[in-house]
Amino acid sequence: MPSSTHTVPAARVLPEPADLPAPLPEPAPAELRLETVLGALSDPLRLFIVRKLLLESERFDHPCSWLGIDRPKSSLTHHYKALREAGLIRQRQYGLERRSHVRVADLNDRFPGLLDLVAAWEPPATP
Amino acid sequence: MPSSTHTVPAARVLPEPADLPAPLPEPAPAELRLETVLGALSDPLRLFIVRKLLLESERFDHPCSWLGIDRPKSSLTHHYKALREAGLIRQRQYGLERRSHVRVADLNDRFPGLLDLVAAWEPPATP
DNA sequence: CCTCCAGTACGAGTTGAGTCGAACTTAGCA
DNA sequence: TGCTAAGTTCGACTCAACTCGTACTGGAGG
Repeated sequence: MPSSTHTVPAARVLPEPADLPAPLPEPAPAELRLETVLGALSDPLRLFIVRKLLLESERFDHPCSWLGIDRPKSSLTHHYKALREAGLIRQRQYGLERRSHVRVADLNDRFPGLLDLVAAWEPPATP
Repeated sequence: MPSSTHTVPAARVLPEPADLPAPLPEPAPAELRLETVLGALSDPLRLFIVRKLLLESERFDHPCSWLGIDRPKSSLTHHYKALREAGLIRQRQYGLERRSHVRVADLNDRFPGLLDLVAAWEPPATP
């Protein structure tokens, strides 16, 4: 069992103040499809996004601009939407900002070990 | 290892000695890229191929026709080549047949847990 | 030699995804 | 009221990938 030692923090989810904005439309945990999730992660930029959200910010939602990716906003919107529709991230609207975090609990439950692979990934260069 | 408790018909044992045909060109273990591997597995047909090779025949090579997939030969060649170039399978030429098996050791070493996800996958329908 | 067969190679058609500019929407704030 | 900024939406372009028919190669067996 290679993925028995999880380096990814399990559901260290934030103490939700319960007045959070509702998440944007996303697939339910039972609807997550492995081939869709893998396809979403096959893009290096999206893999970078998920890994950064996973490693550096499990506790907080972060706006799209937080990642510091030098791409047009419309490109980032495209990738965030792809990640959300694949079920990898959850997005909430905070005023003008749309903050995202990885659905760690759902993904660990449905695809155990997957996030460990993402966390262990080494980006080839600066995307 | 998902198929460690797997009984295999002894009649289909291949000549194991060191006079195996050389594998077709494939990436070295250190060259395996997670995003490439995930992209190769994001196609349902390829995911089906890898899973079937993994679950039903990890010890033996199998010709392309063994899977019983109802697709044109040129399509199958396309997907087998994609899997080989991504580093997921190894292919050897036996006379007219080209037999394939999953690179279990390499993949478990480089991406531990990945093949468990493949083995646990449930295909949506008949591809 | 010739035929058969597994699989490849090549090319065309089609689709889908990534990239991005430009215009738009909306919240916060002066 | 109007400005600013975060992010979306739309459309267009490019390019890669999937599909598949057809022609081809190369070994096995007559």
